Amino acid sequence: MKVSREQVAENRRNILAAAARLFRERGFDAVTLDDVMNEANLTRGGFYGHFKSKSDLMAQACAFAMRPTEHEPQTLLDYCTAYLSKEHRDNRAEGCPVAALGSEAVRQSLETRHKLAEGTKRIIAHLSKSAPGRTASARRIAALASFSAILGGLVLARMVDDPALSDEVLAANCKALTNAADS
Amino acid sequence: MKVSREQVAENRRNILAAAARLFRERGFDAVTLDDVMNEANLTRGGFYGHFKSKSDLMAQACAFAMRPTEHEPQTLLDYCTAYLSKEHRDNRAEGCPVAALGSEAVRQSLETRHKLAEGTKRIIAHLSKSAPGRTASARRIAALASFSAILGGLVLARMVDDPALSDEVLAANCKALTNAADS
DNA sequence: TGTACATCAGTGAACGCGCGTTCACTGATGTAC
DNA sequence: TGTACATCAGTGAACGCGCGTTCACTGATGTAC
Repeated sequence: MKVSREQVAENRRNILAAAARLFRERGFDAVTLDDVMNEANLTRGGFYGHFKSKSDLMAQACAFAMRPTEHEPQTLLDYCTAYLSKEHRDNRAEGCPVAALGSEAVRQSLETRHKLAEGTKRIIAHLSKSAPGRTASARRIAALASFSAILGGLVLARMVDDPALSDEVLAANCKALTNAADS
Repeated sequence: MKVSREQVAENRRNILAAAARLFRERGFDAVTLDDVMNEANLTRGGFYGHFKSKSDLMAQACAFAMRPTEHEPQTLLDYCTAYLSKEHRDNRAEGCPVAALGSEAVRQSLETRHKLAEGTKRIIAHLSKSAPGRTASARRIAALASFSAILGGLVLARMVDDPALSDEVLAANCKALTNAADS
């Protein structure tokens, strides 16, 4: 049955939100369109009214997941501390898409990679403002290096099967950050 | 037809080597057993004589890919420089499995994660020897943080669709490393 | 050392399941008068 | 404002393909004598 224009827009948002959560939690390949549509309280057939293909959904969902949030930490140090928290490590579904999907995204469509890259550029530009350094160039380098460091730290902390090592990885990265800030 | 014991061992090694290459290049899900067996010059049916399942192969292939190589750089700085090179970025198939498969490995079997974690522990222990710091604990923290940093840098450099940004990410991480070494 | 035969690694066809995608149909929406 | 009807978002069954896994068979290996 036809639905109102508002309902159409809300359905589309629900599909995107469900896809953004599920992709981050289970990875692109392991999530089926059925999974996404069920989570959005719709049925399979309706999908193609909203998106061209699953690959199209991946790109759109990445853009959705990368959109700025209201409570985004303002300073580089706050951002890194929150990024390296156990809460973030244990909540892939709502965390950074680059950490959740980074090594898979490499093999996805250019659109998907582009959406993730755009979001990353925005974050880097934002973090550059509060990064240490006398010149803009030095601050940008610091922001790029810091983002790389916390990204790798989070990926590693999630990957290892040993909880003690996982905690140690987070702690070591936090320590290195504050050391760098002091010097 | 039956083959000699030596041939059996060589076939197994060939399957592992093919899988280790293909998984890193295309990801776990996108590689089929047909792909692997063809690359090893065997046919599909023979697979189950060597491995219990595809999931078993993933774990074994990760262990294979993580085994120490002959030309492994000795010092932390050499290791990081090689890790952040464009050659490494552009050669996923023979590069670090953690960078190639890190965010996917999170969702794979405990065996797979364990093999990757074991290899990572070995590398961390190795890098700790040449890491800066007066105490063993400080050196270990430095090694963990450095490995996280180059891992994240490589994942990011591979992910972004903009070649200039990709190069910039590698360069920024190299710069940050040498800065840290100087201080 | 030579021969007979049991073993078993590898073959390739077949199976069954799941997933992306398509499509005829339904019925509420929203427009034209 | 009220009514008739064309539109079209969503439904759910169906399709087809690909993949992991199984299995009866083959023929070279390697052991027993």
